[in-house]
Amino acid sequence: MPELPEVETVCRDLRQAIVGRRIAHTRIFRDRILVSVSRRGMAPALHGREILGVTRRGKAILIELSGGRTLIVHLRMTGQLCATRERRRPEHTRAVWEFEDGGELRFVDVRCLGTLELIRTADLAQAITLRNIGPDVLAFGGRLQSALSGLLRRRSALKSFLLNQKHLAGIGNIYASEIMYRARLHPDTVCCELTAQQVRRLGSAIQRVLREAIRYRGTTISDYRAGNGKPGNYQSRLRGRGCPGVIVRMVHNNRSTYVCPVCQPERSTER
DNA sequence: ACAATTACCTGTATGC
DNA sequence: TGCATACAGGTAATTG
Repeated sequence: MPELPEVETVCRDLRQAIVGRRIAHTRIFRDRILVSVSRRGMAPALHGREILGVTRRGKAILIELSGGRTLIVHLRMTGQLCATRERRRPEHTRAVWEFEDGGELRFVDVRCLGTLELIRTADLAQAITLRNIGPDVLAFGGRLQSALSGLLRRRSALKSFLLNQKHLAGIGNIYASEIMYRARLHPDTVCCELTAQQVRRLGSAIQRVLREAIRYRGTTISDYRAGNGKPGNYQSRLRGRGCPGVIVRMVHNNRSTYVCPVCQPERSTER
């Protein structure tokens, strides 16, 4: 569920809520969510540590701790990370970090596909969660257009390109659909056949959609909750889904894309 | 270098 | 009501 705008919203909420606080206890309820750290290794490494910062790369959340460690959280499909003082833990709580001053950070994940990785901050680049992902989409800033024209010199389908985190990290299935709808591009378009104008449209759709979605605190279709536990507000502003034409479902690599064949013609006649 | 498939999990919606 | 099936926002490993 969570793509760049959702993960960014979680990070911003957590930055407010947990930076400067100290961990008293770590509790892991499911071992299989752990990456390169054991349940027994996690708790002592975090005990008494202060949260120094919360940042994001692509869809990964980086929680920097005192003592030179960083906790990397990936929410995958249904993971949620929220800071709360509520006592009752919801069903599917997989891990919690209790703070010295009361309250806790919770990782809740119905499907248990999300992951927690603990790594020395100095070795961050080698983290399993990060080693296969490219630069964050928003890190390109104003250079996104020129970066795109280089990256799009491949023969793959546009949809596959947008979902591939090696090139641009952060776009997932929902925003890929929305971005292609707004750029009026068909998901099967071969990247290297895009015209210069289409590349410009793509670049601006990427920036516009992601920034807008962050402003609205992300999209909640079912599971997503921000770092304060509340749903996002962008779902009603997704235009592709509300297109009055007939929306067609297509499948690539087992993932659905919703396309409006009128707005996103496969063979575009304009340049 | 790329695409397609499968696996990892569980909940929900749908059809019979 | 029960049961089977398909599907869901992600990623990695495997195979072609």
